[in-house]
Amino acid sequence: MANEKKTERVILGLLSHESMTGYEIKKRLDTSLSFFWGASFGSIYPALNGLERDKLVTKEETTENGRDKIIYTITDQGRECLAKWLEVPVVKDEVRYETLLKLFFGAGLGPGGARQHIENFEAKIRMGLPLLEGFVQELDGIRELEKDHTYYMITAMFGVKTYQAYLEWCEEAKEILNEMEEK
Amino acid sequence: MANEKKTERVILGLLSHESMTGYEIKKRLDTSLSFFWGASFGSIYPALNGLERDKLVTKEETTENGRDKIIYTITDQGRECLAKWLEVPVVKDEVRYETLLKLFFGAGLGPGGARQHIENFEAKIRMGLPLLEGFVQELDGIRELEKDHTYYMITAMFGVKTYQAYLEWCEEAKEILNEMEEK
DNA sequence: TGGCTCATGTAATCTGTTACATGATTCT
DNA sequence: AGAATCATGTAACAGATTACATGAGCCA
Repeated sequence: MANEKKTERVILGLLSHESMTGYEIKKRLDTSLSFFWGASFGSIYPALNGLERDKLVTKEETTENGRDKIIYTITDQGRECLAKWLEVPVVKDEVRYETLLKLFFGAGLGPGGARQHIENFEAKIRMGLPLLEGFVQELDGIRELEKDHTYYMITAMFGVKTYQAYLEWCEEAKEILNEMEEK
Repeated sequence: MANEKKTERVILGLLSHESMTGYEIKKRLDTSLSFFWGASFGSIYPALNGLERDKLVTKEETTENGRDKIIYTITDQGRECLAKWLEVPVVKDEVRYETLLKLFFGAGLGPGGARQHIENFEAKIRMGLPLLEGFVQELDGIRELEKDHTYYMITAMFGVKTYQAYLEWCEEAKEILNEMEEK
């Protein structure tokens, strides 16, 4: 039951789009997927070994521009395995907003401290939003070409929607804290 | 650096509001905090022991209605420790939306399968939203009485905002999938 | 009587991060 | 020359879940 191996699934999913090295997988996770998933090198490389052991991917060692690379490619068995997993209904999406936690206990901080956490959060979201908006625009333009793009776009849209909601909440929350201080 | 012990912090925070048993802490996490944090019994009870060992909480064994309970109370040292942690800026909020993951690889599912994941997600959100709206209303009514309530309300507002955004996204996403199928 | 909720806890296991180690290439 | 990036990997450790174990009271 505890045999989900989600990192392996994500990697398998990414490799179903195109063959990649572990390093490239990490980059992908840190950019396109960063707003809803993440993984460290310390989990990616062992996961790739596990996938190869189970014959879900194959590895090919090459050298490009004098750099050693290991390019992983999904196998038919890997595609089957991925397809099966994709069909399994999601049990739960996990979120852990430390910011909300600190705000929930905000009485221990006072309005000033609480506002700092909100502004800190807001700054990160403001940074990420243009990127997500860029993805959506870009993908919307090319989605006639490949159906994959439509699915990427839908997820990016999720990011935009939620980030916008976050920002609206930041304004409202700060407003409430201001009113609180004035009294 | 890896010494964050977040579960202990959450518990400490909850106990800063009022003394509780481990079981009650779990219930609190499963209701008021469930949309941004979670923890299992298997992490709560050991965390309580750790907090007691470090003298951040005290335990009191009692019997209520013939039921044995262990009520935990935060100490002054515990409050100090919590206050220090509250001031530390949040590094990152973590999210792991398995739903988005499966949608991202949605080409392997087709529009029908993708729609199922969205509807599954939507159903959960629709269930949770009225609860959150209830919290906000309730807290808004009593927030003059205790300043704590304002902070709870702000977090509940976050839940409402994001859940509403989720639902809007669900509609848009389904619309796009419909268009895709018609072609 | 049987099933649910209350109540606490442990052990096995899994999964992941952090920090370290190594070394080449590319940019400034 | 030095810093940053490309590229792969491991070991120690942290943190958490799941499943199990136990037992009492409450409700139908």
